[in-house]
Amino acid sequence: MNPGWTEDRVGALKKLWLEGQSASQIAKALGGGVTRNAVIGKVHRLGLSGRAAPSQPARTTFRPARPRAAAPAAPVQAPSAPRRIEAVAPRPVAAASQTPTPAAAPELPGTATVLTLGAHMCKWPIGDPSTSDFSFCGRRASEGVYCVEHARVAYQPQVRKSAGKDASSDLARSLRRYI
DNA sequence: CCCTGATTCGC
DNA sequence: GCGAATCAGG
Repeated sequence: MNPGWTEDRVGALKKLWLEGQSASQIAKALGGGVTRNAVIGKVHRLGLSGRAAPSQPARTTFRPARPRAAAPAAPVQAPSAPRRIEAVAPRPVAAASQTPTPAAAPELPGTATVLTLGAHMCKWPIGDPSTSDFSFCGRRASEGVYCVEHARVAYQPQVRKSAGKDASSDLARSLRRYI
């Protein structure tokens, strides 16, 4: 069947993992002889657990331990103490009063979230939409849904086609500024 | 319910 | 060392 973790397979595992493939995808790629759990287990044993952009930021809550199924012989006694360890969440105390008004449009870019983004606030995206720190510019929208600054970027009339030169560099550079 | 990675622990 | 079971979360 599967020859265990040969150097070949480990190499493929490393490569695919570092490429950003998910554990299940890697498991398939290795020929189905392994499960995604096996892949993950191996990944951890190899010491490469953290990747550039895991789909999930990983577990934040502390989990005590897992009793794992089936105590083979559980006699009648042992009432089992009601122990339950739990990390106490500090409870950040959300806002003294209710959320003020979204109308108070911040002038600092990137402070508006999807929840606080008002009708006339700049909807220029800040950051990676797949992460939790994603936000919007939020400044006063003047040109369409964007503020003046971002409107310039969003509504770039046309990239002048220059012969032979890299026409995208201008756009790329200007975009880079705002990402 | 699908998926993701993380962790524990019997083997 | 291995990986199933289980977990927490998107």
